[in-house]
Amino acid sequence: MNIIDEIGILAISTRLQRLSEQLRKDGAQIYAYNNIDFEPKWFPVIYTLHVKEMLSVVEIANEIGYSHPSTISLLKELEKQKIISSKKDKLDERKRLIILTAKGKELVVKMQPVWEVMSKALNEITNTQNNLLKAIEEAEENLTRQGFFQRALELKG
Amino acid sequence: MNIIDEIGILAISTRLQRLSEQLRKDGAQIYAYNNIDFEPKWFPVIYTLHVKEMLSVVEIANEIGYSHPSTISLLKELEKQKIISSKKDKLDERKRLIILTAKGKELVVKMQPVWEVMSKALNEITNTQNNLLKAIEEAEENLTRQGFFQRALELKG
DNA sequence: CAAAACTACGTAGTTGGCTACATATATCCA
DNA sequence: TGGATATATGTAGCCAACTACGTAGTTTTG
Repeated sequence: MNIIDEIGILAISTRLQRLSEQLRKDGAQIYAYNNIDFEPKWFPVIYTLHVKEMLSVVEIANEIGYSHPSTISLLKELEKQKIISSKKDKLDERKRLIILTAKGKELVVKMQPVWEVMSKALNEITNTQNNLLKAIEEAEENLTRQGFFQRALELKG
Repeated sequence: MNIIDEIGILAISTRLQRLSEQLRKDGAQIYAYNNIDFEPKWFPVIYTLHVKEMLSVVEIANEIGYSHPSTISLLKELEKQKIISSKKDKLDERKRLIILTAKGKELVVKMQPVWEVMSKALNEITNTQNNLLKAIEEAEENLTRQGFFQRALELKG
């Protein structure tokens, strides 16, 4: 039993990160094993474009919950892989509109069964007595109502 | 409502990381607000040393669940801050034994009330219908029994 | 309708974790 | 007991997120 497990709550940020990293790495392995040239971090962008078809850079960033510079670097990778393409918005010349290429759309089709298996496996792992996904959602909701910092302020009085 | 929230499980790694980052940042703000020169990432090391008094580098790494190089870089920072000090183990010259300095011990005392408030606030946030900390523990346990990759293999058949 | 404010995108540089590799010491076993 | 193996530490460099800042185009407003 290590200490971090004992003190729990104060190191929760550390533990969230550790778990995230573990799942990410295994996810990468699963794609590799299935001969799919795909990285877990691309999933949010690809899936978003699969559903919404065409979006600007900042719109994607908002959808996936990343900063826009992070999103730009993801998009660069995906463009290099020819999974997405982009063009300037004629109505608003500041915007760059992103869509999946034919290759990108094929990739989505190819990945569907893998995603299904991954979903099942992840559910096995996370759908326990305390459902991890729901716990995350509930925590996020609480944070939206009032942030960690604000709560600490009030508790201190 | 953004897409990542809808697809949930497949982006769980992303969401864990996002939540972790959010809590870490607010944590830093709380220390700053209380005029304590301390970073959230130092917590696991400091707390470990507070409890165990004297440990080697690798022992600390194991306790906090980090790789030893990451631990070394944390220790370097803490040594620079004069929060910890270290000496060679006379019985095993490979080892470097780490302890809290007087300043480090004072810091722990000073931080106790802040930690208490933080614990309470974190409990408000995470102790919902599905307790986040317990959900993490349960997921980690499941992963120990069988990894994500192995599960996906078996489900695929 | 021009100046101010705002929005979209991009680049540069930081951060906090990691793996891979190198070296020194300790332990084990033929 | 000395050569192979294992362990402890350290360095270098990678990676994927971030913030801060700059530029260009759009919208608002006095």
